[in-house]
Amino acid sequence: MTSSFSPFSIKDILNRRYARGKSGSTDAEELRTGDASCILPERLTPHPGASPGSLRPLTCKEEPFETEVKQEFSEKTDEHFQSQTRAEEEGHLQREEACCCPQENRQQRRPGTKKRSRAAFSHTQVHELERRFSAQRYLSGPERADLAEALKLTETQVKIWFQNRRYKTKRRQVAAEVAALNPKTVSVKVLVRDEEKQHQRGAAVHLPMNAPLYQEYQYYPYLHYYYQPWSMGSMPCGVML
DNA sequence: TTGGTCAAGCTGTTGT
DNA sequence: ACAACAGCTTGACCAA
Repeated sequence: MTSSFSPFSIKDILNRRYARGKSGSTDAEELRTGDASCILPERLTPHPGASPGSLRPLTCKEEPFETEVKQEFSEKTDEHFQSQTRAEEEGHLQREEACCCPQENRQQRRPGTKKRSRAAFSHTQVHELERRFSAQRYLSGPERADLAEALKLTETQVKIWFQNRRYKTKRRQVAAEVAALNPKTVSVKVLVRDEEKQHQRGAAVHLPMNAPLYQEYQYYPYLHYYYQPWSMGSMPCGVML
């Protein structure tokens, strides 16, 4: 059967993934076996000298999707890495508890206010998550379990990370498109002044928000359905008037 | 102090 | 009923 793989279909993405997983090893397996040279295997080894000070990983630079991982990790130094890998050394276990307890020692919490935990994933964990995300934006259950085990995270953490990552990608893409579409000046005067002609020359009517933002947003194929009445023919804004 | 980032929480929707 | 999702918010943390 000829494969009609579509990046728009979650099912296709997962099927494609599984097809590969059956014939070869999964990323998680590669991680465990150390067979994945492409994922910086040297960094999978816990660093004995890692400082227990900071749990927070390096901030991910929010680059366009295709390049961000490469750029981020090619620019990081071993020095950075050493200070960021404590979680690996400690197996990144009990994240929920561990991530907040050290802070409790530094900061007194108001009685009655429950401190919310916020795990900070290690450099390697984020790297592998990003790498996996670049390959596939949705994980199946087994894939998620595999990845979680390999990264010493919970499945929930992996699931939430992918959710947040998809949403972050979407936000940035939408923002970028809005920025590209949004004119510097917005003319609305002609819409409210009856005594003037509605279509004066030079009185441009901009409707930036009904622009087909979904167009290049490959993760939400159903947006086409929702936006259909306004998006026929991928019209630029204003054309519908 | 403030604003950005991010993991996690919350709510509603969808599919099985 | 349950799980996974999107969308959005919250709270912790950090840097400027």
